[in-house]
Amino acid sequence: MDKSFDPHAVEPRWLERWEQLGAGIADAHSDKPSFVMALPPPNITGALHMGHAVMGSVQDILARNRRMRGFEVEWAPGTDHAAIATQNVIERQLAVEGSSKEELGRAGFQLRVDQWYAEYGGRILRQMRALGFSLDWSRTRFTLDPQYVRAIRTAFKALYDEGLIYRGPRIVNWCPRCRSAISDEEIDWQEHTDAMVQLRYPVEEGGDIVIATVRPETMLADTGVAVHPDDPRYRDLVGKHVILPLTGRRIPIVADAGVERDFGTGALKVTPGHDPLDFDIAQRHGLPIITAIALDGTMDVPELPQFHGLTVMRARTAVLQALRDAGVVVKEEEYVHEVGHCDRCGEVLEPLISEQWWVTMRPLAEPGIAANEQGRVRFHPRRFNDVYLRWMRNIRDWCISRQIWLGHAIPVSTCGNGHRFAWIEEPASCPECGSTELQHDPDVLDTWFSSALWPFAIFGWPEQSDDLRRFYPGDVLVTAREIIFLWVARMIMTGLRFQGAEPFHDVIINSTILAADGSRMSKSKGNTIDPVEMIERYGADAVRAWAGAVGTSGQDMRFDEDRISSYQRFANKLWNVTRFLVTRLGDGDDSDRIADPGEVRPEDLAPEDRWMLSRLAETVAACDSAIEQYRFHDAMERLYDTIWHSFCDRYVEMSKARLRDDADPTSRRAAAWTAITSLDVLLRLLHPFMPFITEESAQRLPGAAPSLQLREWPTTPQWWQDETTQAARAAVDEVQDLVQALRAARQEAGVPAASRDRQPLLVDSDGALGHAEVGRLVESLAPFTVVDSEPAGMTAVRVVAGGAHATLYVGAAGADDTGRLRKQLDDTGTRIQRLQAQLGNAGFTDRAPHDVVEQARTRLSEALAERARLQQLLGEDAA
RNA sequence: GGGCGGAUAGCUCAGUCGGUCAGAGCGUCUCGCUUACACCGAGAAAGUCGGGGGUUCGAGUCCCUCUCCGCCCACCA
Repeated sequence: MDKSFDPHAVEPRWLERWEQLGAGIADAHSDKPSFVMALPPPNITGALHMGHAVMGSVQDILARNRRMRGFEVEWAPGTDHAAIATQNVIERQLAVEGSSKEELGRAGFQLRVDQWYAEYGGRILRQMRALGFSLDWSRTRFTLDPQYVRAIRTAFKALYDEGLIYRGPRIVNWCPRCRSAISDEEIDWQEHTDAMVQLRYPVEEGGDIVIATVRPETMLADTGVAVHPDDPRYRDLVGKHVILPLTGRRIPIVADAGVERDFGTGALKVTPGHDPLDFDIAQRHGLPIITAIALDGTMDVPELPQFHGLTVMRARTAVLQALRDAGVVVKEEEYVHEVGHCDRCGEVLEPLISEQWWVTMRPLAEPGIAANEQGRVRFHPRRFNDVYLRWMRNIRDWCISRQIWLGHAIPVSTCGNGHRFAWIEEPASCPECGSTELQHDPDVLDTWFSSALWPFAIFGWPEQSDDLRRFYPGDVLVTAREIIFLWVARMIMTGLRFQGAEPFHDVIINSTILAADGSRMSKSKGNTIDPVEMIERYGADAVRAWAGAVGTSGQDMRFDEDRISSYQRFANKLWNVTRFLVTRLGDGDDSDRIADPGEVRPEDLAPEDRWMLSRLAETVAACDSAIEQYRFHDAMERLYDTIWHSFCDRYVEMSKARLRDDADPTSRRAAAWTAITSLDVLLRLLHPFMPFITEESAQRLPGAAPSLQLREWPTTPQWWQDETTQAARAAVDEVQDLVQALRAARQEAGVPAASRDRQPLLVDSDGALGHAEVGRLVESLAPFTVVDSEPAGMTAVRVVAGGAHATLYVGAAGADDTGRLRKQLDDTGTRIQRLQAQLGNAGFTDRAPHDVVEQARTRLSEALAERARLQQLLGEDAA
C-alpha cells in the first residue's frame, strides 16, 4: 500500500467497479421497499458548479444509506433543455462567430442546438459520474426525449381540454433581447436610480393636474389619469378630461382605489399598454389601450416621427426634453426603485400587451396547499413551508408561452374555419370540421412547464409503465432554494393533478454556496468554483465530505477551500490506519489484506476493546438519528471525530502493544478482532459520505464484499452497551483524563511536551481497573514507565485528575507542583461553591428536571472527592 | 412596503427540549521527523455568544427593542 492516499489512482477503479456491478440501477420488480429521488436535472448551459456538487452529494448520502439499509433505490438522473438559457448561450456564441440564428435558419440553428446538447449534456453527466454519484444511469432522461415530449403534450391537452389553459391578450413581462414573454418568477429585480419627474397636464375644463412618473416616454401612450376616490385634492377633477401634452389626446380622469394617495402627487398617469397596474385600472374603467413600444424595445409612434424608432432610453431623454420645452415639467428628482430584468439575459424588461398562453393556477394550487398543511409534503428546514404556502396562497396565472425558437412547440392548431384544438399527435385535419388547412401555434412552452412533469414523465407517463407504478410517488427531493416556486411547487401541483399523489414527501433545501468574500457566485463575476477542479486538487471524497458537512443547513455558506482540504487529510488518515492494520495483521499470503482473526469471546476483551465498542455503538446511533433527521453535518462531524480521535488517536494507540507478533495470542486476537470490527463498522457508516476511500480501505478487511454498497448498514449488538462495557468505558475514559493531566503537568515541570524520555510514574489510585491495567494503559498512551517505588534523586510531580491520581518523577530540576495543585484546588473550590449554591436553591431543586438535579449532585460529589484528594496532598506538605 | 435568515475564537462554521454549551476545523504559538500517517503527534493561547432591556431558580438558546449584513415577496407610478 502506498504511504499516502492517492484519490486519482483509486477513483477511476471504483467508478468502473460500480458500473460493472450496476450498483445504481434499480429493479422495478424487486420485492424490497423502494426509495426514490429524482436528481434536479441540470441545465445544459455549461459546466457543473459547486451547487450541483453539494446537491448531488447530499442526495447520494441518502441513496447509499438507503441502499445499504435494504431499499430498492431509484435515483434518477437527467438533463434539462433550458430553452431560453440555451438559446441565449448559443446566440452569443454565434455572435462571436459573426453569425446569427437568422442567418443559419431554423434547421441550421436546430443542428447547432443538437450539437450543443450532445457535447455539453454528455459532459455534465460525466462530471456527475466523476463525483461518484450512484445514479441510475440506465434511466437517464432528457426533457427533449420523444417519450418526454409525449408527456408534455398529454399534460397540456388535459389542462387545455379542462379549460385551465387559455390564450389571451394580457400585459406580460417582455424581454426585448430574447424577444419573448417570461413569467413573473423569471424576473430579476435590480435597484435603479432614475429621475422621477412631475408633469403638469392641463385639464380641459380649466386648471391642471400634476402627475409623477419615472418613465416619461410612456406618456405618449397614456389613456387616462387616475386619482384615489377619497382624495379631496382631486375629487372635483374626477370625470373631467386632460389634454395630453405632445400628443394633444383628450383622456379622462378616473377614480381608482389602486392609486396610492401618499405617493408622488397622488395622481397617476394611466399607461395600460406598458404598466401592469395601469392595465388593471384601465380594465376597470374601460380605458383604451395604446401601444407605444414595439417588441424590439423601440418606440412605435409613427405619428410622432421625432420619437419613432428610438430605443426606450433615448426616447426617455427626448420626450423629457420635449416636455421641458413645452413647459409642463414641474419637478425632477432622483428616485431609487426596483426594475425588472430578464434573469436569463439581464435585459431590462418591458411590460407590454401581447397574446400569450396562460394556466389558471388557483385550482391546481389548492391541493398543493392542502398537501403541505396536512404534512404530506414537508420542507426542511421547516421555515420553507411558510415560504411555499405564502406563494401558493397568492398564486397568479402562469404565462407558459415563449416566443423563441428553442423548446417544446405548443401543441395547439387552428384550422381554416377558426377551430382551435390541442393535440398529442399532430392531426392532418381539424377534428371538428375536417379542414386540412391547419395553422400550428408558433409559440413554444416555458421550460418549467416540462420540468414540472419530471417526477412522473421520467418513468414513462402517460404510459402506465412498470417503472411508473413502482417509482411514483417518490420520497425525497433535494434542491436549491431559488427554485422552490419555479420548480418544486409546480411539481407538487402537477403530481397531484396527474397522479393523484404528491411526488415526494420531504423536500430538503440545500445550502447556497457563496464566494469566500460572501458575494454570490456568478459566471459574470468570474468567481464560480468548478467542482472538478476541487476534485483534481483534493479528491472526490474530500469534496463530498465537505458537501455533506455544509449542505443541509439550508443556509448561505461561504466557500472555504481549507475545509475541503481538511477532509483530504481525513481520507489520508483513514488510509494510514488501514495500512497500519494491514502491516500488523496482514495474512501471510497476501500482504495487502488483513487476516481473519476468527471469533472472539467477549470475556477475552480488554477494557479498551470494550471502550471502543461502546464508542462505536454511540456513533452508529448518532449517525442513524442524524441521517433520519437529514442532519448530515452532524453525522459527518461525528464520524470524523470517532474515526480520527477515538479510533486512531486512542484505541489504536492503546492497542499497539497487543497487536505485536510477540503479544499474548488471546489478547492479540481480541485486539485484532476489535480493531477490524471497528474499522469495518466505521467504513460502512462513512461510505455514503466518502465512497471511494471507504471502498478502498474495506477491500483490505477479511472477507470483503465486492463493494460496500452491497453490505448492510451497521447495527450494534446489545452487549456493546451492557453494564460491563459501560463500566470499562468509564474506567478507560478516566485513564485518558489522567494521561492528559500527566502530560500537561510534565510539560509544566519543564520537560518538553514532546519529549520521548520516559519518566518514571507511580500510579497511586487503583480505580476500577486496578493498578496494573491503569499502568499498562497509561504507558500505551504517554511516555511514562510505571514504577513500584519512588525513584531516588528525582522530583515528584503529583497529579490529580477527577477520580485518579498519580505521581510522576522528573529530573532533579526542583520542579514545584504545589502551585499548580493549589490553583487546581481553587478551581475545584469555586466549582463546588457554584454547585452548592445551585443545589441549595429550592427554586432549582424543585423545578429543574430530576436528571438535571442528579447530574449536579454527581458533579458535586466528584468535585468534593477531587478537593479531598488535593487537600490531602497539600496537607501532607504542610505537615 | 411586508416577510425570512444571519451576527458565537483571528477565519469558516456547529451548538436539537432553556440545565458540562463555551465547541469543531483551519490559522497562531511551544515542542517532537516515536517504523500507520509531518496530509502526523503532544500541548497552549484565544470568545462580554452584535448592543440594550425582559421572562426564569437558570438564557448563546425564549420574548421585546436597536444596529449591521444577506435573501425572498410586493402593481407606490
